[in-house]
Amino acid sequence: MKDYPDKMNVEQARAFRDDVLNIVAQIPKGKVTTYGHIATLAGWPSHARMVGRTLRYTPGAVVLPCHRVVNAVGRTAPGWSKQRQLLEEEGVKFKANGRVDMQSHLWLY
DNA sequence: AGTTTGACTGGAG
DNA sequence: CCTCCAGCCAAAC
Repeated sequence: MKDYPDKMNVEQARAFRDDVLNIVAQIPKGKVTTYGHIATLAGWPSHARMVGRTLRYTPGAVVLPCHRVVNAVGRTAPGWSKQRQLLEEEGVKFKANGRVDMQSHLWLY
C-alpha cells in the first residue's frame, strides 16, 4: 500500500494542471512562491519540474501572476528577463546576486 | 521504444 | 556565493 501515488493517469494530470493554475492565481501581489511548494500543495511533491512546464507551455497561464513563481533559491526563470521587472514593479526586492529576497517575500499557503 | 530535455531541488566542492 | 552533479519525471524527439 503506497502512501503516495507514483504515476499520473490522464485525469490526474489534468487535475494537477488545474490545481497548479488555481494555486498560482492565489499568490498575493508583492509575494512569490516556489515550484516545489506549488507541486506539494497540488499533492505531487516530486513534480516541481512539471509545475514549471505547466506554466511555460500552458496557454492562458500568461493571464495569471505566474511571474510570482521562482525557484527554491529565489532565482527567476531563465530566458524571461521581464519577470524581474514585473516583480520589482509590485515591490519585490532583489538581492545583489540577482535573487529574490525570499526571507521577506516568500508566500506559503 | 529508447534517448534527450528542462520556468526544479538539494547537496557537494 | 558560485558551479557541478545526481535524482527527478512528463513531454518532446
